[in-house]
Amino acid sequence: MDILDQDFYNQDASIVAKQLLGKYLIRVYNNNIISGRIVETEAYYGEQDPPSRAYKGYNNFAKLMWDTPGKIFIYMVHAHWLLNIVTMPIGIPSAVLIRAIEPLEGLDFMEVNRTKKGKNVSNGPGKLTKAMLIDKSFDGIMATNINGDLFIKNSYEKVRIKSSHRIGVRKDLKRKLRFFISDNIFVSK
DNA sequence: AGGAAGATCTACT
DNA sequence: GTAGATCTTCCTA
Repeated sequence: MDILDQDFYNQDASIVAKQLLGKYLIRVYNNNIISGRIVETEAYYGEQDPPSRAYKGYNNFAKLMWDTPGKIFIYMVHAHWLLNIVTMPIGIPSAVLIRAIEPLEGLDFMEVNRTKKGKNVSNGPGKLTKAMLIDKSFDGIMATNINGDLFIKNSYEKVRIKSSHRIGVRKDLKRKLRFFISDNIFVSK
């Protein structure tokens, strides 16, 4: 199983968001593998996209969104770290938010981190980061490094994709930019 | 110093 | 299922 490379992320954010569904998010922690299948994502753009961190133009907080595709971009909302992957060519701000995963390996570990069981382990953007011990220290590293502590592997699985408006945003665009695998219990809500 | 932020938890009906 | 409280950073004034 191969890794997703920089070219994969160097595409429109909504395309990457859709194609990330069914792929594997891998976290290495003290030589242990914690992994999950990505089941829900959202795409965020730049100046034209009100809920985006890049909406108000280039700023220190969101500068990674202008950076190299494939970089991990972490920020905090309401006391939760959210995991994003930068997309599109350098200079064009955009990113994909990973909103939910289905645990594959290391479920025990995740349950301990979350002090929850079942779908509540990882059915939300703040939940999966807590389950996998992902925090600001990963901000700015590449998700394409198979020797790193956090990366995304390819999969050739065909998944049934559904879309909806993004969750929790004040002003959404007309386009539907949330994507999820239909009938998966780890999709949030 | 204040407020906003793309969320989550708990405690109810 | 919904309502309201509350978790923590970073930006702007």
